[in-house]
Amino acid sequence: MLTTGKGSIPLYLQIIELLISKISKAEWLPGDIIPSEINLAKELDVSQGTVRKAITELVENNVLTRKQGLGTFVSNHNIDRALFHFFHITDNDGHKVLPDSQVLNCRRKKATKSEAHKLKLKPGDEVIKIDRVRNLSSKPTIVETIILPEVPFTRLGKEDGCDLPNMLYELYEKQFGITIHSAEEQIRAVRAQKQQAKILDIDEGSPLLMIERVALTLDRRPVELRTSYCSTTKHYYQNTLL
Amino acid sequence: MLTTGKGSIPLYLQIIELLISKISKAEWLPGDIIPSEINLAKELDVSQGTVRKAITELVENNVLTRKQGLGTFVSNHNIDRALFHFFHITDNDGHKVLPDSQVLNCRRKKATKSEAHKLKLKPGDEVIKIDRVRNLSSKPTIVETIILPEVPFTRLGKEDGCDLPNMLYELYEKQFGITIHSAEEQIRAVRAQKQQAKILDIDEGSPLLMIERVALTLDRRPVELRTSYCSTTKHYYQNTLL
DNA sequence: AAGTGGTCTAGACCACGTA
DNA sequence: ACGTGGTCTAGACCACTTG
Repeated sequence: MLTTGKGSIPLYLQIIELLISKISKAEWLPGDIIPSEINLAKELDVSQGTVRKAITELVENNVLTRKQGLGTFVSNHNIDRALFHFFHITDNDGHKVLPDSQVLNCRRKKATKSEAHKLKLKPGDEVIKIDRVRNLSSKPTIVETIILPEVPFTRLGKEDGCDLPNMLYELYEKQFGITIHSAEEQIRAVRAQKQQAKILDIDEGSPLLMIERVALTLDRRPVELRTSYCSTTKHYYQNTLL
Repeated sequence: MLTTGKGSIPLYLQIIELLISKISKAEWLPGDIIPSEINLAKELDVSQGTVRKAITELVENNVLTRKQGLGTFVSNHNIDRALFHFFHITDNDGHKVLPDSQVLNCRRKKATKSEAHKLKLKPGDEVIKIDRVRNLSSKPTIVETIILPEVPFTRLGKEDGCDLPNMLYELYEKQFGITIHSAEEQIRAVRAQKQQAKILDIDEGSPLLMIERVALTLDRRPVELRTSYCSTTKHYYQNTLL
């Protein structure tokens, strides 16, 4: 299973790959407990310290979660985490406010060149396009467009129509076994278009924060494209640089 | 020096505090090599593994830097790091471009209430205010205002007038022994004011990205306030969420 | 009491950079 | 050749959670 000897890849790195593959292949699901450090060590014929080092690194990457006295678990990317890691808008006092969402539109279309490129699809491949508006403190504040590849999201928005939940990443995980693990955002200031202005109840041409996000899985495959237009009079985008 | 026994703070955490204090007190300076893991272990009467664990955590926080075969060093927050950690503007292709800067103004004034609050000063305390414009790819793209507390920056902008270098964080470290370690940013979209528009050669009222930053030292004291207005037609703010 | 993660040790050997 | 950090081991004991 693991290779040792001079010049070979360190054991703990091999173990990391092994654990990641178990999760990527859905052999272990989010929320599942994984074997104890001691048992993994026996199984892989390494010392506990080596297994521990591998697990530590995955815990730091939010892939696994340790609970003392209980065990180690595949991370559940629940509401708290989604809000903490993937929602950076706060009110002017710096407080995070839970958004609610209202779907305006949900339909199939062919990917544009740019969309195909960003999602690593072939141009012309089918995608799902969702338009929605999000309220913060009961005021419409964000309008956004979400692009998903038809595969593997085929089932989405068919039986249940446009009745989508607020926290989509939870849906991706529970319904499609896709865990969003990281994302890249590009942020610009732009003028509100007529329709956006109408929805957000602001003047046409008002400045809006445009956030283009590509969301990635654990194995760095892009699976969601999201463009958000956010009014920043009563809110701002909060970023911490460490 | 270190306390052991039941219920006491873990050794490696005590060692982390010890190392941080050596750096905060300027006993070890940026760029300095620190004693080897083995020597530190002997000195503190713990095992190498425990020292190693402490150092590992500081390396992850960018406080120390390890070089195999050489030793462990207090991190130098040089141009590369400043650019990597604290400069998030890229051109539309996603490439980081080195900005150059031109100081417009540099003077003393009393802190506003908000400035005093953010810098943890008393209202009315003296601050230094620097206005400058930054060029990206030879085009004026960012206008920004920097607010620094008089203490300990008293010397700044006196002998050398307004002849300030491009990378201020390097100056803070070398001239004032202040290492910027982390920062909080608040980002909004706003309309360009008349004067900003003139400097950036855009229309008044054009959307600009406003970035308000509070920069913190290793011990989390706020030491710089920076408000940047950035034109985002040819550039964007890049953020990675892990 | 049993099982889990969390800390710590003492020592081995490898990989790397300098001299 | 030497000293550094990097990996790995085998085992001890502590802290926490559950039965």
